[in-house]
Amino acid sequence: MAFEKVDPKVDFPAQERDTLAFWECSKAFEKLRTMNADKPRWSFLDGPITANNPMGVHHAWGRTYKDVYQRYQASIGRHLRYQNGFDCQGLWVEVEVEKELGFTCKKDIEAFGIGKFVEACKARAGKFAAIQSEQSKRLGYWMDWDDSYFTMSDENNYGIWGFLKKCFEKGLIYKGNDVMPWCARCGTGLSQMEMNEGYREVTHTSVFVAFPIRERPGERLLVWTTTPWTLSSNVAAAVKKDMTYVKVRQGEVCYYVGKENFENARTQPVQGLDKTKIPGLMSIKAMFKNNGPFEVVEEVTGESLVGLTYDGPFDMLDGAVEAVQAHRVIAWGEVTASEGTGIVHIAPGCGSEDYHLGKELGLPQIAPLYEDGRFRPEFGLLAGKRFSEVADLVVKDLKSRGVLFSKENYYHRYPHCWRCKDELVYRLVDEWFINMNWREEIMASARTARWIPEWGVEREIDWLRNMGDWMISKKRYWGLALPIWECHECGHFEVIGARDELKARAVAGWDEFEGHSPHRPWIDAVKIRCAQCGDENVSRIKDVGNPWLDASIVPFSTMGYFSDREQWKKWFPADFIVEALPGQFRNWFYALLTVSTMMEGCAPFKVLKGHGLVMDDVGKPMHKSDGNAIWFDDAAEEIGVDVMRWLYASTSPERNVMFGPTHCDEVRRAVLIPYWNVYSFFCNLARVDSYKPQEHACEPSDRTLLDRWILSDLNALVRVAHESYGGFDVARLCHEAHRFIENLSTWYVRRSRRRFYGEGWPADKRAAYGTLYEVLTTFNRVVAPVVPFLSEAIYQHLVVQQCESAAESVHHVPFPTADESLIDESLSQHVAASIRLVSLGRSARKNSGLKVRQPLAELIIVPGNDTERKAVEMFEDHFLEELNVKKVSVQDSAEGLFTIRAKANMRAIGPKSGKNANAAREVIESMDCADLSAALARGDSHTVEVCGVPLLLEKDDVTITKSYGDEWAGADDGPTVVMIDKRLTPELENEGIARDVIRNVQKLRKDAGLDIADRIHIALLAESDKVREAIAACAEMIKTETLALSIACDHMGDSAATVEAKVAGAKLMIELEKS
RNA sequence: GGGCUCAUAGCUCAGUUGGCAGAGCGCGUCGCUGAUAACGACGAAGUCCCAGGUUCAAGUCCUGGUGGGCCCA
Repeated sequence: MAFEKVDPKVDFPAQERDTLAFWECSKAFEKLRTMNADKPRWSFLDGPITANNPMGVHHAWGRTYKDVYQRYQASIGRHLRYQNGFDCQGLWVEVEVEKELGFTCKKDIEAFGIGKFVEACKARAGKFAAIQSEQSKRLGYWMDWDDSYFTMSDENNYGIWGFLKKCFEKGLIYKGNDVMPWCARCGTGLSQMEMNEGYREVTHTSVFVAFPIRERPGERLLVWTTTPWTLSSNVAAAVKKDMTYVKVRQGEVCYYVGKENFENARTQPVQGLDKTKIPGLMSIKAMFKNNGPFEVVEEVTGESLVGLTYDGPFDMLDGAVEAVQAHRVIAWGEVTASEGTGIVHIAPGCGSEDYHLGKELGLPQIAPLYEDGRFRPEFGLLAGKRFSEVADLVVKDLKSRGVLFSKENYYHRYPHCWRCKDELVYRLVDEWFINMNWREEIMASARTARWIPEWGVEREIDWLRNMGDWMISKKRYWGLALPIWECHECGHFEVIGARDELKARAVAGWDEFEGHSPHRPWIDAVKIRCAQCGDENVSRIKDVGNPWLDASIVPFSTMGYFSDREQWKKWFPADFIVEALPGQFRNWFYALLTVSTMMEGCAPFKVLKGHGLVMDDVGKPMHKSDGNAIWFDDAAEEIGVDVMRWLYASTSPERNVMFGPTHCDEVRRAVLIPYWNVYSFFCNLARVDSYKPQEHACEPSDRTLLDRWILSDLNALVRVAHESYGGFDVARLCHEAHRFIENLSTWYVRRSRRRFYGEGWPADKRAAYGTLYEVLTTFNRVVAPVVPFLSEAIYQHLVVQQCESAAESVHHVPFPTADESLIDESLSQHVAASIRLVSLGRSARKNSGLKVRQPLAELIIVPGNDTERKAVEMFEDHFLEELNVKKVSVQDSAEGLFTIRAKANMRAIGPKSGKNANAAREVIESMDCADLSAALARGDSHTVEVCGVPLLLEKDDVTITKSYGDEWAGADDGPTVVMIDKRLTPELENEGIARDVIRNVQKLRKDAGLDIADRIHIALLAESDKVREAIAACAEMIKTETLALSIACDHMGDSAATVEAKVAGAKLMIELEKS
C-alpha cells in the first residue's frame, strides 16, 4: 500500500484519541501481555493513588515514569504485573464525604449511622477510582485496569492485621497517652507532620496573669499565655534557675518577672510579613507604667523562686481540684528571657512540652476538653463551651477576681487542621503505637536498595533515626479496623492477626459481622473472651488505622503473600518503585520498609526512584485556591498527553518541574513538531514516488557519508536508550533524542533533500530513502515509551501499511538493538566540524553583504585542525550548496589573507592617556598591530609609546578587526578562517537573478495550491533587460527547478495564477498554469 | 539547632572521568524557504553565590560561609 499524504499540521489531542480507540479495539495491551506471558519477570510495585478526586496534572508525572519504564521493560521481553493501586481509606475521604453530606462534626456522622457513612466512603473511593482509571488510560498508561488493587479490600486489611500481629508478638504494640495536636471538628489527633502543614497566621487574645504566692502575701508571679483557655488546667509555673528576675512593686502588690523580659522591647514572632499589618506590642515595663507608678525593688535568681507555691487562676473549678495542691514553681531549662514573662504557665494536659515536663516531675494532668473541643462539666463557668470561644470569658473572670494584669491582641502562627482549617488544640488522648526500637533493622533494609537520587537513602535513614514511635490509631470511622481487642475489666489487650483467628476467638457478634468487610461498624459487633480475666465481652477498640499502613502492606497483599506464597516469591521484592520525593520519606517509603522488614526482614524493592513536585508555569506551587492548578482532563485535551509525557520524562527528577503553556509549547515546538515535520516530509515524498521499502531497498555500499553519519548517531542513540531506560534515567534519553531529532531535521534532511527529488530509482535515491526510512522507524521505536501515541500513529503509517508481517502495534515491536559496527565516532566529529565550518561560512557571507541566493566564485577555508581539514574534503558539496559558491579551496595558513586593524576605544583610552588621548588614537590606529592582537588573544597586555610615554593596552582598550580587503569577506574562530570571494561575473549575476526567479515561481506554485509533483507552464514578463537576459541564460535551470515544461514571454490565459514579483530591482510578472 | 539538597545568561536549564563556559526561550539585526504551528546566521547578555584549599589546570574535587527548598528538632 502506498504512503498516504501526511498533513504537516497535526492535531495531537485528536490523533491521541484515535490511537486510544485503536488500542481499545485491537486489544493492543492485552496482546502485549500475552506475548510476554512466559518471559522473565520484571516486578513493578505501584504506590497507590488516593482515590478521592479526579487527577490533576501533577499526578501525571509519576504515572508517566511508571508507564515509560514498564513499556521499556515489556519491549525487551519482560513479563509484568501491570497492577495499579488505589488508596481508599482515611480521613481525606471522610472529609469529602462529610462535605457532600453537609456534616460539620462527628455527631452528624453518628446520627447518620456509621454503617451508612462507611458505605458512602467506599462508594466515593470506588467512584474516583473509576474516574482515575479512565484518566490514566487517556494518559496512555498501560495497566490492567480491571485488576487494580484497593487498599480497602479485605485482603489488604487482613494483611495489615497479620503485620500488626507480628508486631504484637514481639511486644511492640502499646497504648500510650500523649498530648497531641487535635482537631476538634474532625475529632481526631493529628501527627506532627500533619500539623506542620496547617500553620496559619491568626490573632489571639493573650493574657498576663498574676499568680499569688502563698508563702509571700502581696507577692505574685507574673505569667503570660496566648491560650487563655489552658489556664483552666494550670498546674505549675516554670522559671529558669540561672535567670535573673526582678521584683516590681506597684501599689500594694509586688510582681516577679524576668529581668530581661521586663525590659525587652517585645517583637512579633511572625517573620516575612508586612510589619504594618502586625499590631505593635507593649513592653512589660510599659504595661506597668500604664497601670501607675512602680519601682524595681529587688533582683533575685530563678532558683530562689523554685519551690514556692501559689494560688492558681481557676482553683475554684471542680475540674482543677487535683492541681490545687500541686501548684508550685518548678525549674525548667527551656524558659527563655526573650518571650513572655520568664515565668511559664505549665498545663500538662494542654501542651506537648508541658506534658513531657509534667511526666518527668510527676505533675497531675488536667484534661479539660471533650473530643469536640468543649469543656467538661466540671469546669464551671467554662463547661460546655468551646475552647475557641472562652477567651473573653476567661479575661472577664480573671479581671473580676483581680488577677488579670494585662491583655493584648497577639498575632502569631498557629497550627490549624490541614483538612478543615479549624484551629488545633493540644489534647491528652490515648493512642496506639508501634514501638520503633528496632529501627536499626529497618535502616539495614533501606541500605540494600538502590535509591535514585542516591542521597535518598541518607535522607530516609536520617528520618528513621529520628522518628518517634509510630502512632497507628485514628479516632475516626472509615479506615482499617485496628485488630486490637481490649478488655475493659482488666485492661488486657490482644491483637488478632487474621479473619479466621477472629472467627475462632469470637464469642458473640460473628453472625452480625459475617458477610461484611472488616470495617466499622460491623467488625465492632464481634466480641472475644479475655485471655487474662475471662470476661466474655471484650470489644475491639474504636480506633481505625493510620492509612500508611494500608499502602505499605501492598508488597504482600497484592502479590499473594497470604494466599499463594510460592507465587508471591516470584514477584517479591519489586524491581522498581517510583513516587514523588517530598513527603514519601516519612510516608510510603518509611512505611513500606517498616512493614516489609517486620514481615520478611528486607526491603520490598530493589530500586526506588523519586521525583519532585509539579509547579505552575512560573514556578509557583499549584493550589486549587490560587487558581493555578490544572486538571488533568483539561490539559490532556488542550495540550495533548504526549507533550505532557515528554515534558515530565525530560525533566531532572530530583528537581521540581514547571508545567504550563510556556513549557508545553516549548516541548511541542522543539521536539514533537520537528519530528512530525521530518516524518511528513518523508511520507509525502514517498507517496509521490510510490516508494516501497522492500522493493526499493538500498545496498549498504550505496550509502553516502551523511547516511552513514546519521545511522551512526542513530545506533549510538539506541545504545544510550538501553542504558537510560534500563537505568531509570529517561531524562537522559530525552536529551539525546532531542539532539538527534535536531540533527536529523536541520542537517541530515536539509542536506539530503535533493536526493529524494529525482526521477526513477537511482542507487543514491534508494540510499536516501532507505536510510531515512530506517532512521524514522528505529527512532520511532526508541521514543515510543515516552510518546506512545505519536509513535503509534507514525508506526501504523510507516510500517504496518507497508509490511503485512509487521507487528500490529509499535508497542509490540521488540526494542531495537544497537548495531555497534555502524557507530563511527570519528565520522560524527567530521560532520560536526563541517557544520561548524558552514556556519562560519554563513558568517562570512553575511559580512560580504551578498545574499545567499547570489552564487559566488570561491570559498577559501583555513582549517584550524586536521578534523576540519578532513571535513572540508569529505563534505565539499555541503560547502558548495549551503554557501552557494562554485569552488572550495583549502589553505594551510592565513598569512597575508587579511590585515588586522585596531580601533581605539576612547572611553577607555581617554582616562588613561589624558591630553595625549588623540595622539594615542593616531598611534593605535596606524600601527601594525599583529603583536598587539596576538598579545590580547593570549589575554596579555601590550605596551605602545605615545608622545614618549608608555601606554599599556588591555583587552577593553581597543577593538581588533580583521580586514579582508575589497574583494573578499571573511569570518574566523580562533585559528580557523573562512573567506568568500565577493567579485561577481556576469554569469554569476545571471544565476543569482535566475535563483530569485525560481524562488518566486516556487512561492506562486505553493500559493496556487499545486502539489509538489505537478508539472507547469510559466510565463515570465520582465521589465528589465538584465532579468530577461538572465532568464534566457538560465532557462534550463529554471525549468528543472520549478518542474516547468515551458517558459513563455507572453501573457497566458485568464485562468493562470499570477503574481508580480520584484527581481534585481525591477518588476517581474509571473504567470503559471498547471500542465 | 541538625540532616538532605539546590545556586551557571533576563527566564528555563544542560555541563560526562577536572581540560578554552553552553543550549532553548526572550530581545535586536539580517537572511533563507515546497519541513512553514518552521528554519538559519549574526549580535547584545556571565563575578558559574562568596571565601579559602588541592591541582599544570576547578563550574566540576575539598573546607568554611551566604541565600533558597524539603525534612527533622
